[in-house]
Amino acid sequence: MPELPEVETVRRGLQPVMEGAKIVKAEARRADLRFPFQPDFVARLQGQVVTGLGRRAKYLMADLASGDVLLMHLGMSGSFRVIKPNDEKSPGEFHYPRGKDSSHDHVLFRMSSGADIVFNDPRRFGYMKVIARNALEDEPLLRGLGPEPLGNEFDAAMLAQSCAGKKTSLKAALLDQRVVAGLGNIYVCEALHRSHLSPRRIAATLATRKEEPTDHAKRLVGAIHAVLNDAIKAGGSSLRDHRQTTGELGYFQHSFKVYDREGEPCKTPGCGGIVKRFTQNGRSTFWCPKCQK
DNA sequence: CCGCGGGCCTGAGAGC
DNA sequence: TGCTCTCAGGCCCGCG
Repeated sequence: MPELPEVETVRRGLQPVMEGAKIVKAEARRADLRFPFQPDFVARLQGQVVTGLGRRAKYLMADLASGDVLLMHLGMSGSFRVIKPNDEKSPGEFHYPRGKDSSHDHVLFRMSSGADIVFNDPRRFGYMKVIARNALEDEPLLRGLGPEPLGNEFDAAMLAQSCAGKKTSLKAALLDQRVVAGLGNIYVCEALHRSHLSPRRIAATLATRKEEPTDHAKRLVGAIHAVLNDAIKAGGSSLRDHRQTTGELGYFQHSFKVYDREGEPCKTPGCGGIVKRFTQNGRSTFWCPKCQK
């Protein structure tokens, strides 16, 4: 599922039941997700109070009173479900109401707030890892991540600078988490469309010879801000796996202008073009050749 | 160093 | 109905 808006939606759903609550019981129901769980994974979580729940790029980060941080990534198909205190369950074991794909419920947390939190991930590209907060900057998973696209330091000058000298396509550059951290295939397609820039454009063309931000870079940054904020407001995009923590679908997929709309009319007012699809770096790109140059 | 393609997994949908 | 094939929101790794 998860690009930045989906992960942020999940964070906002988990925050009320995690922050300030203790992880009374934790359970990993298999030996691995994308990677094997650490041998002390459960031990470092149980009994810990979650002092804060943050997000960095597509990672959720739960701060623990012990000084550890629980890093969580949803991969392609991960989702969290919150089961409220009054739902059916017993104190000792996880007897929560099972969904039909409960065989993919891999990690369970029982919180002192009374809620159970269930992590489900059919494809198991997701992962969790506990690390010491004072070792965050050495963490390989986080090292090299570029700026937060909704953060203050991400602006046209910085984007143009990061793209300077890049011979790859603008599409590939925006998917590179070292350039900007949190975009994925959907929101890159949508941001390029909103800024009327072709996904085939060479990334370096965003930078001028003077290395100053061009109008193109400004347009692109504005489009990235807008599409991410709109998608967060909509609870993310649900194509197949993404759910809000309540189980509700996100609904930003209804606002896609190009993604998954091959052969349909471009939604840019007055454009009249047809959305096309082609493959770049092994992934589908959706765009309108008429209004994206 | 850079850019690209393969691979990791399972499930949904299309086509036969 | 059921089989086979393709494709999917991410990211790491190895190759040239």
